[in-house]
Amino acid sequence: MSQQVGHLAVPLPRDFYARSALEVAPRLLGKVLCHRRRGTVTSGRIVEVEAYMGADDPASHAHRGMTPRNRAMFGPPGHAYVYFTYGSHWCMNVVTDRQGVGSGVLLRALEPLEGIALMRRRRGRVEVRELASGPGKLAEAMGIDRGSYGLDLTQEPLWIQEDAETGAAAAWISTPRIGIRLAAERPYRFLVAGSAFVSRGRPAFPSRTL
DNA sequence: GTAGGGATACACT
DNA sequence: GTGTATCCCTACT
Repeated sequence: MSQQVGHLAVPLPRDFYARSALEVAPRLLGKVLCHRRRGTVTSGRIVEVEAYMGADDPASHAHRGMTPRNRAMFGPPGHAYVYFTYGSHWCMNVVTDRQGVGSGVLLRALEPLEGIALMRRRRGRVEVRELASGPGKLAEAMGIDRGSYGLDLTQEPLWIQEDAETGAAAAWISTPRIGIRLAAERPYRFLVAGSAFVSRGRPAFPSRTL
């Protein structure tokens, strides 16, 4: 509860994001997403992500080229692409690769670390495990919405940093992406093996998932 | 399993 | 301009 992890902002450098979404995605696992709003920091360990490629990925918003909505995806790496969907939910992506490619990584689930009381206020009275166990829940718990569109993740108020505690890279597994029809067979979803905080309820283990 | 919600993109006048 | 199919979801039954 009294952790100080997110208060000392040491954001990952832009280089981290300036490569393929398939390289960035697994490397985001175990990193910590932080958001400071009105002086209060909420943060959580990233435990589930999905890679979305550019023009050659039919499931990506970037597939049919740049539009007013997906503009940020085609901008420089290390920025936030936030979109609204299903009439009620915000989802956050991290822009990857070179400017103009239009690829990114969807943040799908966090293990809450700091600001859990605030996350609860935003989400309603739910189990910690369910505060951010899905892309819409994650955005709601972290206070991410249209105001976060295009923010530079290498600085406050929204950034990603190393986990001061675990440090080491997390063991991960990959599975097909969720909630898409096209290119559904591609194993572009990455999870921290055995994490209880991923979406779809159950912890996933390599033996049962692959 | 499915209701709900609203923005978006694209086909058409 | 209008019509409508779709959507990287969640919460509920």
